[in-house]
Amino acid sequence: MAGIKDVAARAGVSISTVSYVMSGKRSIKAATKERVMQAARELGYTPSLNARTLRGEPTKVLALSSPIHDYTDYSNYALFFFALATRAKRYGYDILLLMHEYGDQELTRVVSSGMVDGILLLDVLMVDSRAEVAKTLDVPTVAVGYPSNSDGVYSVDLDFERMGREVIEKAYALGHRKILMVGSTGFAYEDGSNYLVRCRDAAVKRGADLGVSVMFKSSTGYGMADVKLLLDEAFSEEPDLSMIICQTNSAHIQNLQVALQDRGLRVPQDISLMGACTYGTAQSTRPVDEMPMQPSQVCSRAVDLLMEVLEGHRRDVGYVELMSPEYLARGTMGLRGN
Amino acid sequence: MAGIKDVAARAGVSISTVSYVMSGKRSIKAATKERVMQAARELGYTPSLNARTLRGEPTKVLALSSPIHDYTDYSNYALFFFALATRAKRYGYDILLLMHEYGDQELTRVVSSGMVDGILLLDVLMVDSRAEVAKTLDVPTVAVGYPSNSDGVYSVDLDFERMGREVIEKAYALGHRKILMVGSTGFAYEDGSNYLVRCRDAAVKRGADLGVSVMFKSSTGYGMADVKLLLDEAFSEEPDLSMIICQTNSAHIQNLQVALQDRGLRVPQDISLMGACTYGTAQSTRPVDEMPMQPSQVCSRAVDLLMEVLEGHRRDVGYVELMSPEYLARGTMGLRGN
DNA sequence: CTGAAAGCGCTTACAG
DNA sequence: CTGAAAGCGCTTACAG
Repeated sequence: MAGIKDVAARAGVSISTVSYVMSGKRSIKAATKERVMQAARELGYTPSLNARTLRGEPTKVLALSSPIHDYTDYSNYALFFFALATRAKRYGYDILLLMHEYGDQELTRVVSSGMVDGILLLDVLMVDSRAEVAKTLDVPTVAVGYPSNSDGVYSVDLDFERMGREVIEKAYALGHRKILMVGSTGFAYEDGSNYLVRCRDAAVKRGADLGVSVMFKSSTGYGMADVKLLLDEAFSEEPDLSMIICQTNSAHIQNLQVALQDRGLRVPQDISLMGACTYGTAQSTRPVDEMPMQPSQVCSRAVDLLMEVLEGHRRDVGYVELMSPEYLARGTMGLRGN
Repeated sequence: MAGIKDVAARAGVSISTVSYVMSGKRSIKAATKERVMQAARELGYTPSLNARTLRGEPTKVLALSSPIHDYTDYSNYALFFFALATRAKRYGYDILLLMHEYGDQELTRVVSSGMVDGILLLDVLMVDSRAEVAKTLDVPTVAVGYPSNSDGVYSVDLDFERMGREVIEKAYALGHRKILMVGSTGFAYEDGSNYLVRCRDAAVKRGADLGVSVMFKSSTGYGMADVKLLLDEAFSEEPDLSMIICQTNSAHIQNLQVALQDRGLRVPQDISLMGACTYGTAQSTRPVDEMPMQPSQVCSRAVDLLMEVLEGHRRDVGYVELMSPEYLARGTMGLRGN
């Protein structure tokens, strides 16, 4: 590893001259400059980031806190990672990946040891302890998600409460009055996974306002057996269901469609079907109407916001920005049959 | 951010004493030690990693080079990330995520600026330029994959050539003589994605040896329309196909099963079906026989190997370790019908 | 136009 | 049992 001394020796100048040539912060005689550049090139010299950081310069690294819960849908994680990493790179930032169950100490560790300039939070809970920890840290935090204890962080997310309301309004307009909402698996709701809970609760509340009954059932699994069992239970409790909303994924919805067919129910003539909080079903054999997560848009905005803060353009911690959800029609929502 | 000076002042000792208390490299009088610990706790002191690194200590960070190609199957990336991050953490290492199209400069940059102690390569090509770059860098590289220019790196992977051979041997034993192999989408094969190519080529070669015809077709997409078109072409070229091998994913295989059913073909009575290089279809409506990638096992071993190198226990760059693939039976492989 | 030197926050050989 | 000081590789105010 060539250091600044090596370059200086080779070019026959002082180390400060090398430094100034590299940074361009001082005008250097063309000839000298050229000698230095040449030496640096020959030695493959890159200034040590650690030495720079020690002097107080930014590390140009962002911590990405990605909790892993039993209900985490790995298959979609990469979309967020990619969106975040790509956007961050545009600003010259790298991503330090923290995959953990509960990330409080992890965050404290990487910040207090000076490894990162800022923090991105993924998979936020309704009450997220990381948002508390963030208050004690001296780098800004942007949550990709909207915790209710949002006062110590910046938050960017889709407006999942609005999504919940709009799903029900759509259903109502089509004449549906008895709706089944199929939730994700595991302890997502008990833990308080923020978007699932917000969307569900807003849907249930809007249903109550409009006189639409919304029966919620979380999934025990996405396999065929789980799906059938859930449908058996739901229809025995409420035989007049005319619509199903899924907060699940492509594979589950696929299975659900087969299970409905097995029951002799046609979509959308006999029963309407849509996804909410899904990650896209367009690739599926039978895509469904959906209001998807929009990782790319949300993540880009999250990084942009963090940059605004890091560049000193804003200091309004607690700021929350909610983006509008989108409705994608695929023909699986219809008027209530009879 | 409290520094070592603050702690020293608060405890009324010199900074070297604080350092020795933190590291435990010198015996300190119990009372002094306690005062220092107390002060450190009160100030929330964590030694600066940058200062340490500057003195030549390891950064405890590993670079993870994750190329993004047009054919990259995002949905499975997270599995590798998670397996790698989890294993690395066990050794106290964090992961610096590099998501890029071609990562040569990225690797040079993070290494020469002193950000990482080692490198992990994902999604390796048959001839991977990153393996060339690795030779010029002074930290070790472990490829999760097996490039043919493996002399500058350590390689860990499933034995995909063996997988290709075993798939054909299995088919042969069941009487199949005309086989369709459905490949991944995009430029995966042109680019030379190492495992896809190795598995396919070994299968074709073994087929030639045994007198089994293996027709290979890469996918134009995983949607229903693509699948049907591919089947139309394949059957018109070879009406006697009795088996299909898929180097694709769950969603594609799902669609394929529907398409076969539409053609009036039963699995496995009329046609046998299996996946190779897949990421698991157990969750699917109709799981298939498969020889899957095994991210968790391969990634764990890759990290272990990198640690062996970093700890100085081995210095045999170019070492290649291939793990045995596994066969998972789900009842979609049968004797050739007639 | 360029250089000598202080200092960032640590660790560790040297001294007592 | 503990402290003063050198040095890791940089940047930048100070000097010429």
